[in-house]
Amino acid sequence: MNGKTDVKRDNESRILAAIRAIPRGQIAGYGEVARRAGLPGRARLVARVLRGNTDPALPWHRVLRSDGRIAMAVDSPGYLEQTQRLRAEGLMVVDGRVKGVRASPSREDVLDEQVWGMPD
DNA sequence: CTGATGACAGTCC
DNA sequence: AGGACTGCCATCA
Repeated sequence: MNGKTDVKRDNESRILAAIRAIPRGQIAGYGEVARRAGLPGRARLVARVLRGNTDPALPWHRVLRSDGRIAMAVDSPGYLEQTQRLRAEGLMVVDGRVKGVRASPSREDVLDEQVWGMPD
């Protein structure tokens, strides 16, 4: 029977779980979430799940791009909402970019600390 | 089946 | 700092 469907649902579950595991006031990159979900390199899967997500309790706003910028289009409705939600959690958001997160791939140390606090 | 798309990421220049 | 290119893979036309 369809083992594929089960796998897909399982992947989604893990991704959702990883997102829910992001502490309030903290953020994570798509790749980071994917890795935490046991799906390294599947950042796009995370994006796919978020796009199809219906759970209002899901802290989707804590998921940003690897460069610390909001993933959605600037003219998109979700862009503004994500900005406001992040600010509501005490984060500084300037021009669609969260202050305190690496803006360039030259220093990856910051993100790890900002996100989960510490590796496994 | 092929090709394009996408709430992405990493590397190279 | 920013653009071009590649990798990944589910979904759609």
